[in-house]
Amino acid sequence: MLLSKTSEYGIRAMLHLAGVGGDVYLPVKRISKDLDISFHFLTKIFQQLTRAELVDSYRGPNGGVRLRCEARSIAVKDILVALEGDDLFTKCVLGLPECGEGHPCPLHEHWARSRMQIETMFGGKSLIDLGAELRSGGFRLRATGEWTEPTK
Amino acid sequence: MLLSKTSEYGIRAMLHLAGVGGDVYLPVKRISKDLDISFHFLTKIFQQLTRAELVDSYRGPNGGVRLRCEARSIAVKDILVALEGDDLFTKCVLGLPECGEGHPCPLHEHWARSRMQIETMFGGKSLIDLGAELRSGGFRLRATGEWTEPTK
DNA sequence: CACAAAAAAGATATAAATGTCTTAAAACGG
DNA sequence: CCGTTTTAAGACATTTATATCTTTTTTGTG
Repeated sequence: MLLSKTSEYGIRAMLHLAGVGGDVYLPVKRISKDLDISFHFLTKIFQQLTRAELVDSYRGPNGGVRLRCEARSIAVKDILVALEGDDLFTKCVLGLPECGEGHPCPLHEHWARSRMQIETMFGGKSLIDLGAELRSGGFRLRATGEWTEPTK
Repeated sequence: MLLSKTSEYGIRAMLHLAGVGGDVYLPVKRISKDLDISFHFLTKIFQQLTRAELVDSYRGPNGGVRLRCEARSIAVKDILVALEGDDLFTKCVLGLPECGEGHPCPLHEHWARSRMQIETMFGGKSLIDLGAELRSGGFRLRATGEWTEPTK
């Protein structure tokens, strides 16, 4: 599989936040229900995203998480890097430590191109853009069942 | 990480076989030493590749594994599919089960392009071609240390 | 202040990937 | 037939990823 569950969940949750928009704090509980993701697991993921300063969190009633102002223009790539590091965008596809121009693996050149394309694809659109597309409809962030508009 | 250790090792080992070329059986022990990969783990991987009919195996003295004649023109993609299935080339990048034209995730369209590019990159070159490039020098399949030409 | 809501943090459980070890079966060479 | 080489197969150990549960801390409200 390309991405870990952590990344899949993290990206879906962040896109969900971007889709909801606004400055309101959304409880993780709510997000976990909206997207059908394990609440406790999602909590851990948001703790990472909070430490990475991609989201603000607030405790207590009316608390929750929201996209950090300074991070509204981030891309999916930034979520990935926060959750898993940048291995996908830097490392040799065959796992060879010093793979590079000097000692390339047989796939080095080919993979370099693919990698760049992947980086562009994950880095090309901002969460704002993706959130807007999400609101415009036709897109989906959960497995099955109909969409329930968050109440707050 | 993009690929599992199983895939990394499997691809490296298969490229090694392609680089050696010929009809000779190469013992897994030898390959594991050449590439610095755990012997027992590599054995398991070759058992999968044998069952997938990508390699022939032969027991006893002068035994080992070799590329199957019919599979000389396969690509790295075929190794990947044999070892991990085709999820990487078919599944939604966010893990959504019914992601498609009808109910696309926000990344569906973008990922479809990347995925195709990745498929082309893993499917573009045959093991024969890659083996020839390997023999022509300048390429590397192990982490460090100098290359030791297999004696048989 | 007491209570409830919510994130943070820690502990634990389960499953999957990775790695190692042992035994069995096949093939060959004396 | 016996010993060696090798793959095949199975058992086991370790680590990492995934998932769940409990406790603590913060915050708002009555």
